[in-house]
Amino acid sequence: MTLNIFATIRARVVAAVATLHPGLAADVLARIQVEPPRDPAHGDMATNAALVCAKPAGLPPRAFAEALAAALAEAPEIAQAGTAGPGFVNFHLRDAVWRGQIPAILAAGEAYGDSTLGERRRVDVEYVSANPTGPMHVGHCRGAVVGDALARLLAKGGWDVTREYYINDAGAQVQALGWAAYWRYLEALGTPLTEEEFSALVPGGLQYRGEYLSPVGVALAELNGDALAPGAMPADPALWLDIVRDFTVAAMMTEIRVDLAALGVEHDVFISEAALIAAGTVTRAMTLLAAKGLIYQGVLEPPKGKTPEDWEPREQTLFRATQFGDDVDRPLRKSDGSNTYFANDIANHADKIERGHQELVHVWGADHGGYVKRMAAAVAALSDGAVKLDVVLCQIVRVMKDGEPVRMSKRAGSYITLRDLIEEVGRDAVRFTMLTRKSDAQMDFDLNAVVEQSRENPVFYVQYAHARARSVLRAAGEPEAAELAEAKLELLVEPSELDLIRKLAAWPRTVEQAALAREPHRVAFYLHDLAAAFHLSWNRGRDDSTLRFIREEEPESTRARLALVAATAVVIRSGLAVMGVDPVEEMR
RNA sequence: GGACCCGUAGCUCAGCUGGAUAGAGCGCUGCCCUCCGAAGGCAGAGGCCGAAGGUUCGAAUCCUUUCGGGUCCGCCA
Repeated sequence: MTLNIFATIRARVVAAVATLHPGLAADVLARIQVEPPRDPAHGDMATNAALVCAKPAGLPPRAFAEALAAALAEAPEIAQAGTAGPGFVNFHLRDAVWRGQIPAILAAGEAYGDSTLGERRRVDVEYVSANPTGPMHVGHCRGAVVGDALARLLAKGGWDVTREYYINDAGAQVQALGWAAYWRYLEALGTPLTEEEFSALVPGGLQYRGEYLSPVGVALAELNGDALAPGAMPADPALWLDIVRDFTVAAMMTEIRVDLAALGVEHDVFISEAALIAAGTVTRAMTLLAAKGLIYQGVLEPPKGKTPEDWEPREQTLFRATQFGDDVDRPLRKSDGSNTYFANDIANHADKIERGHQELVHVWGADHGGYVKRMAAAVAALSDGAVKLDVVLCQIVRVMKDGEPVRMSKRAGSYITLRDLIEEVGRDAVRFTMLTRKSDAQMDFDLNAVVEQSRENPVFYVQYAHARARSVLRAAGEPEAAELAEAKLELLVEPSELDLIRKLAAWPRTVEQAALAREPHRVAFYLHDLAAAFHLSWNRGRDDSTLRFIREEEPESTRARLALVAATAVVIRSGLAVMGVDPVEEMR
C-alpha cells in the first residue's frame, strides 16, 4: 500500500530499463535511483539509470539515456522526459498525477506516509536509560527526544518497534545511592550525627548529596519508623542496605517516569540490570561466548601515551572484541570477581536478541562514543553477525539564556532539571527544538529563542502553518471529507499550489529516508520546508486576491483549494506526530 | 599516543548515504501594508564546502595524510 510516488515511478523506470535491456543483473537494477533533482528546473524527478546501467549494457551513457527517455515518455504518469548532463534522464510528471496525491492524502489521514519499508522487522530502540540515581536533567533530554522520535519514525516506516529503557540498578552507583538515601532517612528520624560524621562511615564517602533524596528519607521513616536505624543511629548495612537501595531506586524511577511523561516520551519495556543478573541472563551470555571461544584470561597493554599512574599489568577475563573490529579486547570481570558493566550489558543485548529482535538501535550521549565498537562487537559475536547494532550518538546540549550559557553543575539546585526546562518553554518547543539539529552535532538550546514567535523559530513557523490551514478550514465552515473528495482538482494550476502538492507528495519518501538513516531531525527540516511552501501559497493571496484560498464568488476553485489546504494540515499533523509534537489549532 | 564525532555564506545550520550551476534562516541592500492575520511578503549581494592528495563517468559526500574544535581512553555506569 505504498503511497510513495517516487517508488511508483522508480518501478516504471526499472521496468523500462529491463524491457530495453533484458540481460541486466538484479544488483545493477537495484542501483537505479529516482529522486527529485537538486534544481527544480530540471524537472520533477531524475534518474541515474543510464549512468549505472550503461557500462553493463555495453552502451555509451548518453545513448542509453536517449532510449530510456523515449521509453519513459510513453508511461502514463510522465508528461515529458529528456536527457541531461552525462546521462541523467529528467522528467516531468503530469500535473494530474501530482494532484492525485491530494485525495490519497485526505483518504489516508495522518497515516499518510506510513511505509512498508521496515517489512515488520523487529527492532529494539533503547533510549534514555538514565541511571536511577536522581532526577533527569537537560543532558538526558536530547537523547530522550531523539530516541522517542526515532522509535515513532521507525514505526511509521514499517518496523515492529520495541521501546526500551535499561535500568542500571546493579553496581556501585546504586549502592552509593542507598547510603545517600539512608542519610536522609537518619535526618528524618532526627539523628544527632552531622553529615560529615555520617560520611566518614560510608565506603567511599557520601555521594548524591542533593536534597532531592530528602522526601525519600521521610517516606522511609514513615514506613519503617526507626526499625532500620534504631535510635536514629546507623545500623549494620546488612540490616538495611538492600531495602533502602531498592526503595530508593523505585522512587527515582517513579520520578523519572513522571519526567518522561511530561516530555511525552514513552517506553514499552523497562529492563532491570539486577533482574537480568538474577535471572541468570549474564551467566548464560558468558557461557555462550565462552562456547564460541571468545573469552580468555589475558593481560592488556597499557594505553599508549597516557599511562595512568597506578597502571600495573594484571591478568583478567577478556572478551575477544578485536575479532569483531574493536581496538582492544575488553574486560568482563573486575578484580573482586564481579562482572563489569560491559559484561552485564552484553547480557542485556543477549536478552534483546533472545526476545526476537532483528535490529538493535541505541541512543547514547557522545560521552559513550568510546563504547560503541565493543558493544557492536558483542552483538556481532552473540548473533553470529545476524543482528546489527546501530548507535545514534547525541552531542552535548548547551543551554543558553540571554546569550550566556546556563551553568550546569552536578551539585543540587544549581543544575537545570528536565522539569524546569519543560516548565520554562513548554513540551512541544523542547521536543521540536531538540530535533532541529543532526544528533551528532553540538547544539545550543537558546531559552529565549525557542519561545520567540517569529519566523526564525521553526517551532513557531511550522505550528503557525498548521494554525493558518486550520483557520482557513474553519472560516470555510469545516468542509466534510466527502465534499472535498468531489473537488475539481484540475483547477489547481498555480505554480505555488503545484509546488505545495509536490512537497506534500515528498512526505512518504522523507519518512523512508529518515528511517533508514535513523535521523529523525530530517522530519523537522521537511516540515519547515513544507510550512514555507504553504506560507508562500498563502502570501500569494496577499498580492493577488484571486489567489486566495477562499473566494466566495468561485465555489469550485475554493473547494479545490480547500482540499489542498486540508491535505497540508494532514501532512503537518502526520509529521508532528512523528516528532511527538501536538499540532495547534490557533496561535496565541 | 590512540579511538570516535564535527569543520559548508559574516552568524546558526541543511545537503535526500556518490550526481547536474552547493541550499535555508538570521544579518546586509532595495522595494511592498485600504489586503482570508505585515507576529509579514518579494527581489538582490554573499562560498576554493578547513587544507592536500587519491578512488571514477562524477566527490561537500568514499579512502589516505594533515590542520582546527569536541567526546573519550583497564576493575564508572
